[in-house]
Amino acid sequence: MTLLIGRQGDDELLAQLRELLLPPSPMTTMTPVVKVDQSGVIIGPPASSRDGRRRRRRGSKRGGRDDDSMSSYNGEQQHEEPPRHSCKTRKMKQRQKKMSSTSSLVTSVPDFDGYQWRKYGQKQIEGAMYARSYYRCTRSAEQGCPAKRTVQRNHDGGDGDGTPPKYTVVYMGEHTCTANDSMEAPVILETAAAVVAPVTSTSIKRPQNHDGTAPTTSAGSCSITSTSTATGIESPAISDITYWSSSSSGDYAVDDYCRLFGVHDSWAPPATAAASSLQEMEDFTGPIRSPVHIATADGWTIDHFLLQLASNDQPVSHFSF
DNA sequence: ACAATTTGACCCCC
DNA sequence: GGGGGTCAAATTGT
Repeated sequence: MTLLIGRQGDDELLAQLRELLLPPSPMTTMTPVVKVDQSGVIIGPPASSRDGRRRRRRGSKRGGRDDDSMSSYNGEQQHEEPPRHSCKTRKMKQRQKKMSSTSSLVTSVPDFDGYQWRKYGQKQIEGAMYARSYYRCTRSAEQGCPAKRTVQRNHDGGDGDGTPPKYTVVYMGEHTCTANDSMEAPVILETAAAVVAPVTSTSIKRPQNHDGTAPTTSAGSCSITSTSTATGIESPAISDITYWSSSSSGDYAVDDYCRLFGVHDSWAPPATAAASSLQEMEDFTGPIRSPVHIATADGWTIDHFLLQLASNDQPVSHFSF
């Protein structure tokens, strides 16, 4: 597919770009993602699912904590704990159900999906080089949103070879949380936190490899900074753009976006929080705080960026997918 | 103090 | 029995 960017109307251009680059919503409004996951299983569009496992640890050294926020993540969980013997078959069905309602994508910036996630587990997967992280919607506790996702870094990329690391993100379940809580902002995440708080060099925590070599961070490599632009306006980093596969032909990753836009690894110094989280995202062994939509202070949006691309003599003139 | 993450144990399914 | 997913106390961060 090739999209030629001419000097058409901005609206039309933006519409095209949005359609190509900004899938509406990962879980609620996006078109179903059909993809083959790592195990070769065709993953269908997201459907309602619910992981209904509810049980008290048995023989754990830790005691139960019924008032814990996590314990009510499911909405149903506030109810009584069913006896183990009575819930077993139900759990089985629920697990099976869960597995049939997933969607996945490959991205370099797994954080960028427009939702807030809370990490509830991490596990080293057999045969996988990196641990898999488990997240659930932060609204799961308050609104019983069943949406979950797992993020796992792929083997290839990001190993110092200059390519950003890629992550396989698998979404399970649909978001039932209210839109204004999690999706009010556009899909584009403007980590441009940099804009929110101009960062001095002393506070920059640029993501870098543990060995201190050239950083190949997920977001850093895809930052769009003031590379630009004839206007002299410092555009914020659009560091988190997730491209959802919308066809069976393959996956579109963020670095594709960056490449297409002629974006280089010009890390825009983000605010410390964003930077640190991105850094920690590197290997998924540290805290991962989904940045979610951070509105830029100057109101910069992807629209502005795209408009600039269109209005200025940007090197990029077409997309090829 | 509160919230989020870490991490090892637990549970279920294959 | 082992792998994957989840729980929840402990830990860490704000």
